[in-house]
Amino acid sequence: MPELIEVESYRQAADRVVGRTVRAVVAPDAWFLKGGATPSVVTAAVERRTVVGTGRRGKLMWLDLDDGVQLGLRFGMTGRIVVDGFGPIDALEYGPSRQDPAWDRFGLEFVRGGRLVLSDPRRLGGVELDPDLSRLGPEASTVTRKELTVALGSSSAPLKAALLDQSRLAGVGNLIADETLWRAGMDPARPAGGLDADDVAALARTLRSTVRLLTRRGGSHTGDLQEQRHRSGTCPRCGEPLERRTVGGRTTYSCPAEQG
DNA sequence: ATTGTGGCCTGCCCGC
DNA sequence: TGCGGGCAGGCCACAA
Repeated sequence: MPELIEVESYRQAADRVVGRTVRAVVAPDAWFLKGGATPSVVTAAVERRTVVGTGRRGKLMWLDLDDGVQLGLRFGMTGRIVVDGFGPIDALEYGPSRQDPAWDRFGLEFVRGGRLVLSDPRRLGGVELDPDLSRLGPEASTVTRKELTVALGSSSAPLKAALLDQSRLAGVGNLIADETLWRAGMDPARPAGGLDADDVAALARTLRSTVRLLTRRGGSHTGDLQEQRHRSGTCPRCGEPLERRTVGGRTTYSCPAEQG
């Protein structure tokens, strides 16, 4: 699913449309528009505007328009971006591998040709004008020890739940969370606020290095733990059967021997 | 305020 | 072969 790694590749793909002027907004699915927006409102705000830049924080990306409006794009679990017919990612983990125009939930057509399309079979993503960036925590791929200390605070919530909370830390989804905690040797269910300073520093380092590694390998689904994410999976390091449970409301795999 | 839960959405896979 | 239930998880509303 699109975690920050995939969304960053979407943002880079969207860089192709910087400098282009929007000829038409295609919004066939009003439900996909969030924050009270309607097709006519989005059309009025975006048509005839020129894209002057792109940005991303966590799993949210946006297009900067020349009137200062930001067009926010969210991808949920199965959302993909296609620019001029090409998508940086062909098939998402847990998503269908085929294409279907019926899944095009939103699009921009440009004056001199070309288009940007958001395809999302399960409709868990969305489009929003001027998304509230202040609701997002610091970017996970570059998180510092100090930022993570603040993010975890003295919370009694499970450590994994804190990592998944986009207002604490932006960009981590279920797969990066499990892979990172496995690499750090930390129990996903331990209280987030229970880490000492050394633990927090180690976790911040592991977060950054895990995102870097998975980016190099090609996505959030390329972790070592991922191939054992099934009911009879074993720890890739020690061979112990993995534990499968729900933590933070999400299916969680961990090694009971190494992540105590 | 913080934490936990359920529901949204729908394609796909498994077992009957 | 067709069918139905369960599953996947990002995000949000809501409850305690």
